[in-house]
Amino acid sequence: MSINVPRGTEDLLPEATKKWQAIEDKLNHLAQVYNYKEIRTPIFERTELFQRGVGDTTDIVQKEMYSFDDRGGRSLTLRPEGTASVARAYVQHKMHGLPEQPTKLYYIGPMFRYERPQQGRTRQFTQFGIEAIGSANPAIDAEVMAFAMDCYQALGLKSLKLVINSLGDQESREAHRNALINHFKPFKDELCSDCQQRLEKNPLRLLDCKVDKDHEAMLNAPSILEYLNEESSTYFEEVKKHLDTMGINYVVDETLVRGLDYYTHTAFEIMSEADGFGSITTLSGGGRYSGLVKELGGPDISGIGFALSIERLIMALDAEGVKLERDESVDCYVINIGSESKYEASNIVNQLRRSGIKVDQDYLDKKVKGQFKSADRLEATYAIIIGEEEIQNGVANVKNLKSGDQKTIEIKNIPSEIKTGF
RNA sequence: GCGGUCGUGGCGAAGUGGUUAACGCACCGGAUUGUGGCUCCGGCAUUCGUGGGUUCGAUUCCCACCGAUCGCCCCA
Repeated sequence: MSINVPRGTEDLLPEATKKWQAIEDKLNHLAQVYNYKEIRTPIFERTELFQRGVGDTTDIVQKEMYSFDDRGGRSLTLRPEGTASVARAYVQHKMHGLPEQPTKLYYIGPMFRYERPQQGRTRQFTQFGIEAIGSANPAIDAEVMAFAMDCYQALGLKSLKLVINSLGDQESREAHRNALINHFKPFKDELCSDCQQRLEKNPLRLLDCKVDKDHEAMLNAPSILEYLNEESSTYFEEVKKHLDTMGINYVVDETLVRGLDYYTHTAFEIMSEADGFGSITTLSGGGRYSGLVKELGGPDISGIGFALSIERLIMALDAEGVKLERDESVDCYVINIGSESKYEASNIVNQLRRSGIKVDQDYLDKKVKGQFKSADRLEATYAIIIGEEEIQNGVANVKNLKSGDQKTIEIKNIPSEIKTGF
């Protein structure tokens, strides 16, 4: 019996990694354009970090954490998302003391959630995310959303929808929370079991429910937007004004609440509207968080960020038929004829590589025909053919496989001739 | 955690209660001793996810398990 990958994980073979590398190049480039610096945190953390940072009432903490005890008896958890870790690092290294604020960071790497795998959802997946910590200015909320949209648009995606909402500040949230409880209490027995629990623990998430979404109580539930105090309302208006001025299209959806406990004010999601997307349409999500940094022992400072799934980004690219090609072809293929020529062939290969030319040769003792087939398969521009006779004269035959032209060239001149081209 | 579908060579994909498991692609060899992409010829699964059961006999029927996949919940 051979061993396969664990459930919910996958190998990315070269055919896939060339696509990933192209995406990562683009995202890294965008981060530079937006002036965000990379941060790398461990892929596992103390379990407590996520319990406190993500929130005890969330599905992530309640049923999706990949936790284990190490040999010292400490409970550790493979990170289910990036924000808590970044906030932890921000506090640990006192980054609020750095001269340039806000602190603008980005990360890319694997995340883990113990779930039943399906289309667009695996137990190990990859997020690219950013966090701007240390400023509560509507302009940076807009920047983060612009960045998020750019990640897709820069790769050529078009069928996108930016959905935004405001969850308000602490005071607004509290007022809304009470309104929700009063509104739903009379219908408690008619709601699904999850919702009955949400009513007790986190009534905001009732609005997220898909089971009861058509229930009359759900349809006329109090909107958070009606409970925003003046400051929260103004903030939201400012954010929208920035987006409008920047020409970024969005729709306001007052039922958008997001799954994590730490969000305040701005919340947003980007969805794909492309066909062929199964039940998953959310490409990325983010929002502002105010209590998180303080909760983790830092100053009372707020931040905003978002995270996107590379896997879902690729689904969107496939759904829209966007092709990302990386040139994986080779410039030259060295063909040796006769047993003595293989030494000189290795030498030529090495010389070419040291001058930066992409080159390969045969390692299976193939005959000439087979070596030419390899050269074709690798899309080599030139075949360099070397046999006993050529070695005697210190030359090789260099053939342009596209045109069929062939020249005899002194071995030491091959790199420069190839670079010049013919 | 719950429900549906599925599991045959490297890949795609037929097929049947009985002894040679189609075909296509890819790959390898030859026609063509040192020059490719075309063509032709030939080769390529003691085996049909794993284990058990029914049977004279199972890849085919039954059960369990494992795995994949899609959906629900929720999310990235």
